[in-house]
Amino acid sequence: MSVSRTRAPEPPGDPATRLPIAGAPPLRIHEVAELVGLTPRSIRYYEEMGLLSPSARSRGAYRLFDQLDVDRLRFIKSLRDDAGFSIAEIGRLLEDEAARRLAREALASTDDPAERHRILSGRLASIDDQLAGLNEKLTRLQEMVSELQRRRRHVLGHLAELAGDTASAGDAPAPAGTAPADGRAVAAGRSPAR
Amino acid sequence: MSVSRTRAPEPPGDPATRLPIAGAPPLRIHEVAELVGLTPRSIRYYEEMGLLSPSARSRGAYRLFDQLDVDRLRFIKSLRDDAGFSIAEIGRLLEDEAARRLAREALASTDDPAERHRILSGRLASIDDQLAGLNEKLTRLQEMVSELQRRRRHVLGHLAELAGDTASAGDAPAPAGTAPADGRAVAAGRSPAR
DNA sequence: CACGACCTTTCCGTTCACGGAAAGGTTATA
DNA sequence: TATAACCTTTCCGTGAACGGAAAGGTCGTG
Repeated sequence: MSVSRTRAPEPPGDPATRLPIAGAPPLRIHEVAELVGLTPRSIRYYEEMGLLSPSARSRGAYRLFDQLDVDRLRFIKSLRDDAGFSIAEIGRLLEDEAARRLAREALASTDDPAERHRILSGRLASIDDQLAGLNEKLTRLQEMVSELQRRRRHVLGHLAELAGDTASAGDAPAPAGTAPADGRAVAAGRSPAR
Repeated sequence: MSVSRTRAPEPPGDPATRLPIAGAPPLRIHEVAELVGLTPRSIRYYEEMGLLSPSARSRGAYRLFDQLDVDRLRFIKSLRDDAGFSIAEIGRLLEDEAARRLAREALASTDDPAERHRILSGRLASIDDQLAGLNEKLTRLQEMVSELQRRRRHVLGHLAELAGDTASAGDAPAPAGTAPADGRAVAAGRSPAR
C-alpha cells in the first residue's frame, strides 16, 4: 500500500514522475484532506500530535503538502481505519519510521561492520515487534472471517436443499470444527454498511 | 472462535459438559470480568448499550452470568480488540445475532418453501454484509503485513551480506514488488508491545 | 485595492468508552 | 447477628479524537 517512496531523493527537476502528478504542486490543507479522505481538522490534530513533521509552510503560514506528505497521511488513515491503532500508537510506529531514516543515514556514513550490524539488528527487532502486533490482529480477524464463512456455507446448504428437494426434516450435523482459516476475500455482495 | 454454542438447548441435568465447567454455577460480575479480561464497569456499560440481554439476576439484584454470557462477552471483546469495532457497531452485529435466533425459530415453524427461502436469503445477505466489512479490513491488514515482511527481508539481506563479505558497496535492487500477501504469522520474536 | 475563499491559532464543546466515588443493599461465613 | 466482601444505581470526571466558532491573516482574481 505504498508506505512512502523509499528510493530516489530526486534533487530538483523531474517532469512527470507518474501519471497523475506533474512536478510537485504543493497542496493546501483542504485539498489533501479531500484527496485522502480526512478533515482539515484531523490533519492539524495529527500534526499537533507529532505524526507529521511540520510540513512546509508558505510565506504566510499556510501548510503546504507534497506527495510524501500525502502518502504519509494515507498511511496514517490506513493504520487508523484498517488496523484500528490509536493515534498514540501510530505515533510510535511513525517514530519508528523516523528511526528508519536515521538508520539509513547512519548506515551510509559508516563502514564499521560492528556498527552496521548493530544498526541493522535494531531495525530488525523493531520490524519484528510491529509484525508481532499486526500478525496477532490478522490471525484473530481471519478466525472471525472463517467462522462467518462456515455460517455462510451452512445457510447456502439449506438453500440448496430447499431448491432441490425436501427429503428428511432434520438438519445435518455439519462439520463443526474451527476450519483452518484461509483468509483471502471469498464472498461478499453488498455495500460497505458503514 | 466460538460465537456461542449453537446446538443443544440442554433441558435440565447434564453432568460435566466440558472439562473446566461443571453444571452451571452462575458467575458474578467480577468473576466473569476476570475470566474474559474486562472490567465490571465495562460489562455493565455493554449491558447498558444493549450488547447483553438483561442476563439473569439473583433475588437481590446481582447480575448472574452463565457460559453463554461468557462466550458472548469473549466475542464482544474480540470484536472490540481484534476487529476494532466500536461498541455501536458491535451492537449492530449482535442485533444480527438476535435476528439469527429469530430466523432459526421462524424456520422451525414453517414448511412453506417460499417463506423458508425468504428467511434464508435474508440471513445470507446479512452474512455477506459482515463478510464484506471484515474482508476489507483483512485485505488491508495483509497488505501492511506484507509490506513489513518486505522490509524485513531487505534488512535481513543486508545483514547476510555483512556477515558474508563486502564485495561491492551498492545495494542490490531487491525484488521490489507487492508480494502476494500470504497472511499467516511469519516472523516475530518480541513481546506484544502494548 | 477590494473581494471571496481559503488559511491561521485559540479555545471551548462533544461523543465515546469507560473510571471512580457516593450511598446504600446482599451474601456467605464466623 | 455481625462482618467483610461483594453488589446495586446514580452521577460526575476523564482522555482521546476530533467539531466548530471566533478573531484575524493571506491568497488569487477582477
